[in-house]
Amino acid sequence: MNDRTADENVPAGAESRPTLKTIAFMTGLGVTTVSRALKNAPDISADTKRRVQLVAKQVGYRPNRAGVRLRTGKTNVISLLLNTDEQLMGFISDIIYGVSRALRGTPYHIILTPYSGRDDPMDAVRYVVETQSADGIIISRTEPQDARVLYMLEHKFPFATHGRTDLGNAHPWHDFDNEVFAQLAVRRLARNGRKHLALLAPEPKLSYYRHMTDGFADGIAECGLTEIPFHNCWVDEPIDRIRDAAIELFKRPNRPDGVVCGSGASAMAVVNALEMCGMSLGKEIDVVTKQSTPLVQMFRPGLYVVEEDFRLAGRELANAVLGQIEGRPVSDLHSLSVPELVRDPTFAPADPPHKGG
Amino acid sequence: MNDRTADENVPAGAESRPTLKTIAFMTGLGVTTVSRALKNAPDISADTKRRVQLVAKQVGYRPNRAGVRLRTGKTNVISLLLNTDEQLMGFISDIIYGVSRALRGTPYHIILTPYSGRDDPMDAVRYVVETQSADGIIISRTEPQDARVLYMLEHKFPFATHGRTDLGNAHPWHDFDNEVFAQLAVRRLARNGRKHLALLAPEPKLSYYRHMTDGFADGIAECGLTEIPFHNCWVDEPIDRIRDAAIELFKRPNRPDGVVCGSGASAMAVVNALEMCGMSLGKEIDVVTKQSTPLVQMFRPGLYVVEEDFRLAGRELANAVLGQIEGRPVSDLHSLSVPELVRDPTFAPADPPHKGG
DNA sequence: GTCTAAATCTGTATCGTTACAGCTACAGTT
DNA sequence: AACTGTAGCTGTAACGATACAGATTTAGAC
Repeated sequence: MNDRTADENVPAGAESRPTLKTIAFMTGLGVTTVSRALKNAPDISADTKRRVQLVAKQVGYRPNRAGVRLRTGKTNVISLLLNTDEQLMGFISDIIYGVSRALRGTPYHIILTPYSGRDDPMDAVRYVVETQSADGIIISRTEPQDARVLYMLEHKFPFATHGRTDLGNAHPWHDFDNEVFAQLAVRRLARNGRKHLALLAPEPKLSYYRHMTDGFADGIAECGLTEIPFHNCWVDEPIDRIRDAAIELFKRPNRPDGVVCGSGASAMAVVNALEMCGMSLGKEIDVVTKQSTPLVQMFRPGLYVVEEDFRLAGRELANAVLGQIEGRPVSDLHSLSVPELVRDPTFAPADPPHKGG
Repeated sequence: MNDRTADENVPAGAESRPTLKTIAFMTGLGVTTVSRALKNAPDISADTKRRVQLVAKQVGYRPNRAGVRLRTGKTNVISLLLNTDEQLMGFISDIIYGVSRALRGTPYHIILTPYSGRDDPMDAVRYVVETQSADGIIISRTEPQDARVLYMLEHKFPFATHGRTDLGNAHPWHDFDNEVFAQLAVRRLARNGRKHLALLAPEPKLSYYRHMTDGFADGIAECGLTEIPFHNCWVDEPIDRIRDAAIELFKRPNRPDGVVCGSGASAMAVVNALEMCGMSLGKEIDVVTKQSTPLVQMFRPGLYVVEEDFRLAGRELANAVLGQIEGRPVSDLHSLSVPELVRDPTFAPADPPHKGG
């Protein structure tokens, strides 16, 4: 299938994809010169560069990725590590789009490296690092002492995390400020006169569990409220599981009159549950949640929502890894999204601006 | 960063990744022999093969993808073409998971090739085909006379489509039977005594527009109902746009008493709209929709839903491309998902089994 | 006129793999 | 003894790109 007939080093007909050799032949220059001219090397005359670049453009030259990769080790690939077990993965597509948006116009491709929760998540990272199948990695579901992060730091492999770690700014990251989110949420409920609040938090091993519970606790203390524990259930669990757990919660004698939900989908399950228990939103209870699509707000007019923009997260993460690959200082490669409470467009009365607590 | 110090051809310390050369050195064989032994070539003795394979396993040998790709042209990559403009892309992540599931255990990687609706979708296909950046392509949003399909057929490039084309079985595809879906939906509404039905269909240029409208029309005729036109709006549009269009619809004097929605998210918008118009689900009107997560059913207990499994679609699509790459006959590479009406778990009375019309 | 330096260009080796065309050794045939 | 066949192994040359160490030309210095 390979190995042509008898062309020695003279590209004959307009056959397959042009290579450096093609351009070298057309311009009468050496392959090396062409290579260097195309990357604007200083030891090539401006004239030659123009000529080579013109011809390259004309014939539609594109460097062969395998060739570059073999010779230089540069893959021009960013790997997105995905846990394929998560139930409510809608937002992953938004991250993907954000990443691809940031990578548009660069030579980078996005490759997906999925892992199942049954596997060790480390395997996926190790695979990419060991086989050098990418120049950088983006991970999510970050943990405070994330083994993947330690591994990549140790191997000096470029990466960015969605969510922070206990290592602070030692590596690039993007995060949504879940502490502020939870605090805003509690304040909103307090303003509605709610006293007994429950929090549907993420899985405790994840970094943002701490952020969210801290913000929640602060809000509770600040407003003089009490917390109703809701600790047998997390936002990433299957939707029916959450609903069932919420039904349990609402059947307890000390049921909450306000709930803060860490994700849009889980909020839907919670609302579903409370209605099945004969309560109704805005009456016996209020719910505040995050949303990443307007769907959540449409679910029930009485829901209070805070927008979390995952496309933005994707863009930030991509730029962060690229930044590290390019060797920019790590201190430039962090970003934190600050949440804002969105007024319910159809139901809730407008809040007076800038009045907290 | 490359070009080691002075090892000639003797791999010295336990440095970087083992290559064929490493194994050749360790076994005392030639590089060619090692290569052939690892792929079970017939001209290598069984003894040698065992020995080589053992050593390869011991040192954790993995072929260098760039080397293979450069020499053979085989990329071991499947490219997933994505339109990044779509609004409700939740299901894309399910397709991705399905694909990655099917590719687990194979040497294939998934690479994403996004395109914006503003670009020509052909550009993305052409890019992959011309630069040979993948061994196969999966596309969605298939059209009856899809230019991408014609192009890939012409270039004999392996691919599979999510949705069918007018070319019938000339290429691998997977599809959900939207005709049956619409027909089931209409029958369900007819059984509830609904007479005036509207259909929220996909964008007319897409293949499944025809399927869905045909099924709908058949159902209407079969049950002796009338169609209320709802043609200024499609399922892929922004969620608020759909809601506004639905509000228009419900304000018309001849408003429908039943709606069939081509997607879960659009159904939420429609229900939102009808409630804003003072109607209520199950009373003045019934709605049937597809759902790909249990969320939709949770949205309103009165909704009738049909499950569409996008993970399955992903698996089928991946297997279809792989099949074509392996040269299996195209006739084996088609699959159609048959929809089933799911009874509402909480609200709707159980239907007597096997009673259509 | 010789020498040096700078500016420009080029050949060779190499990354890891595989296709191809041998090569070697030994057994069997005549 | 000479020949053929075959099983089993191997060297060489690519694939396309780039690092590196020259090569060539020209201008300028003395």
